[in-house]
Formats: sequence, structure tokens, C-alpha cells
Amino acid sequence: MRLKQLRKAKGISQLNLAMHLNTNQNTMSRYETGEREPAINELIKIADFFNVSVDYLLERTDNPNMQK
Amino acid sequence: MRLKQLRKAKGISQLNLAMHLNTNQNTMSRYETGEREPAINELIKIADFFNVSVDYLLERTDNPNMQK
DNA sequence: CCGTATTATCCCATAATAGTATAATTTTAA
DNA sequence: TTAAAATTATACTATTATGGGATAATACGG
Repeated sequence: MRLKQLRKAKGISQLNLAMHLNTNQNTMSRYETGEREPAINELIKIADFFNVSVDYLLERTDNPNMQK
Repeated sequence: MRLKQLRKAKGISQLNLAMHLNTNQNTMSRYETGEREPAINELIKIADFFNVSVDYLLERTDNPNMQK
């Protein structure tokens, strides 16, 4: 998942991101390290927050702006 | 998820699809009815099988051919 | 109708998850 | 340089979600 990359690009902390997504910091840490995977609805929330496609978030494309 | 639609378009049964995805029929039924959701890796396997983007599979776009 | 194929649901054992607390690491600034 | 603050990672646990087998329900063809 291109999560850490997106978060860093936005210059926010895991805690800050977590609050935006209504979850907590350790969950974000786990997503970033790949220790755990979000459910689909969480995946979509993340993609929407960063305004990228799910395919981009999942590194299935280099184009973040696939029509949404 | 645009699963039933894709499967029907291909003219195959849940059982047939399940075998392609190395799972079983009841699991496919649940995905279609929305009773349960696949993990991300399963989601990707489904998208790949139908050769569509995850965003399309998740009904986040009308374009099934987002560059992959 | 009857048999067959297809799809949905019950039950259970197992696995995965979120959350809390806390540890470890990194960054900042004095 | 080092102490404090901020950030990130991990251990533990209770709960939830999952997959699979078995079977029920439904649709479909002859």
C-alpha cells in the first residue's frame, strides 16, 4: 500500500491521519508496516482522504487520478 | 461490489468462479450478497480474474479499463 | 412435476481486527 | 550533547469477521 508515501507527501503524522479517518495511530502504523490490512471500507476512506484511486493506493497503477 | 454483474457477463457460475479463485461457492455467494467482504488480496484476485480495476470492481468508476 | 444445477444460509473453528497501553525511535531545541 | 517532546512500532486482549463444510432453498430444463 502506498500509504506512508501519501501521508508523508501531505506532511502529516500517523496520529493526525488516524483522527481524520476516525481510528487510532497504531492502526495506521500497522497499515503502513503491512502488519495488518484494512477492510475494504477503510481502504476506500483512505483513498478518498488522499483523493487517489484504490488501484493507486494498492500500487496497481502509477496514475493516482484514475477517474473516480 | 460489481461482482455478480461481472460473473454473469462471463456466463459462469459461482462454483466455477470459486474454483478459479481457489475458494468455494458459498464464499462467492456471500461476496455477491454483500454479507461478507473479501480481504484485499482476494479483492485483487477477483479484479485480475475479470481483468478490471479494483476501482471498477468497487463501483468507484464506470471505466473498467483503468490502466493497470 | 422431477431431477439437476445454481445460489443462499446455518454452524463452527480459526484467524484477523481494533483498541489500550506502552515501548522504542526520531526529532527538536536548548 | 542531551533532555523533552513527538512520532512510530509492538505486546496483549476481547471482539469480530472469515472461510469452509453441510445443507436448505431456489431456479431451470426436460
